[in-house]
Amino acid sequence: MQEQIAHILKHHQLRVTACRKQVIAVFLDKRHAIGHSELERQLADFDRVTIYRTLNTFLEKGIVHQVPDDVGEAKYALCSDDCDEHAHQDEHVHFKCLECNKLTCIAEIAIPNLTLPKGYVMKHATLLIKGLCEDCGIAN
Amino acid sequence: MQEQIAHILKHHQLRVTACRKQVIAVFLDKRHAIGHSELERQLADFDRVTIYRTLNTFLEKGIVHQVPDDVGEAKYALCSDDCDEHAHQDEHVHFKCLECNKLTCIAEIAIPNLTLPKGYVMKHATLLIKGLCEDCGIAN
DNA sequence: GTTGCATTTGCAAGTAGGTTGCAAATATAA
DNA sequence: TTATATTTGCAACCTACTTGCAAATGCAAC
Repeated sequence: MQEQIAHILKHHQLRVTACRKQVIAVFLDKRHAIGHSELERQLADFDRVTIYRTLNTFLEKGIVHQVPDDVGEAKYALCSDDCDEHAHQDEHVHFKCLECNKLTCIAEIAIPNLTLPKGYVMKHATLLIKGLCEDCGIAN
Repeated sequence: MQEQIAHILKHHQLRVTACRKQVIAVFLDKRHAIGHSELERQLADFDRVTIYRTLNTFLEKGIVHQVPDDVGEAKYALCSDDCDEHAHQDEHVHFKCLECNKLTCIAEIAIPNLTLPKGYVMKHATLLIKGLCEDCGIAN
């Protein structure tokens, strides 16, 4: 586990520090998208600013990608192995559960092709679906 | 024009006030989605807080709907006539131009049907496309 | 038109998310 | 082990947004 984490950091030309290791550990542990506030709760020993900078660094280097959400806070999820600072593979669907509020990536579903009105050029698309997740849907 | 604006307000059981009239006028004038900062610039006579409250009231009453954006600020656009506080008709595609940064609703395109993994229930979906708009696409 | 009352507004203050500058601490390469 | 470039913590700041309260205003009933 610690080996895996150190490898991720080195692979992206980053120094292996305590804060970075613990942030990655949280991402590996939880499987949903995570925002700054959740990290701050888990990682009480580190300064707010350090966590913000860690997230920005990871975003730049392609360790995490940003997940669209409609609350104020930015959310992030681990990228797949083949992402780096040059190319992201995050054109998949994101799902937010209205019951437990967890945001997850659904890698299985690609964003469908769309024909835009004349004159429009599409570069990128994000699709956020809201509803009930696996766990909460069964209960209802 | 002033008649039309007063009608919109009365139709939603709202008092006709100077601030509300001017906010609606801005929405009718610009055709893209608008955030608080743009309104504050146009409507220098009103307090920031009043503009925030006006936007929230309009959202509740179904005069505007929220448009997904990835910057910090919330953006809003006028609803179609048949929206009210009970039912919104905003399941259309939203487009953000990477050149001029304008956010617009593309009513012509509906969000395509998607099959979610087993156990997931879809209630609502928002699709944000980024690229070049009509005006900026031609130039490039 | 005047009055009465509920609604709306402006102001002051507060909260949350996020950034910047700088000096001290630390990871890594030599 | 040392030199240095990177990272961290702290203080301070910024923007987006909210809340409480008293003063102002819209509107309906007279």
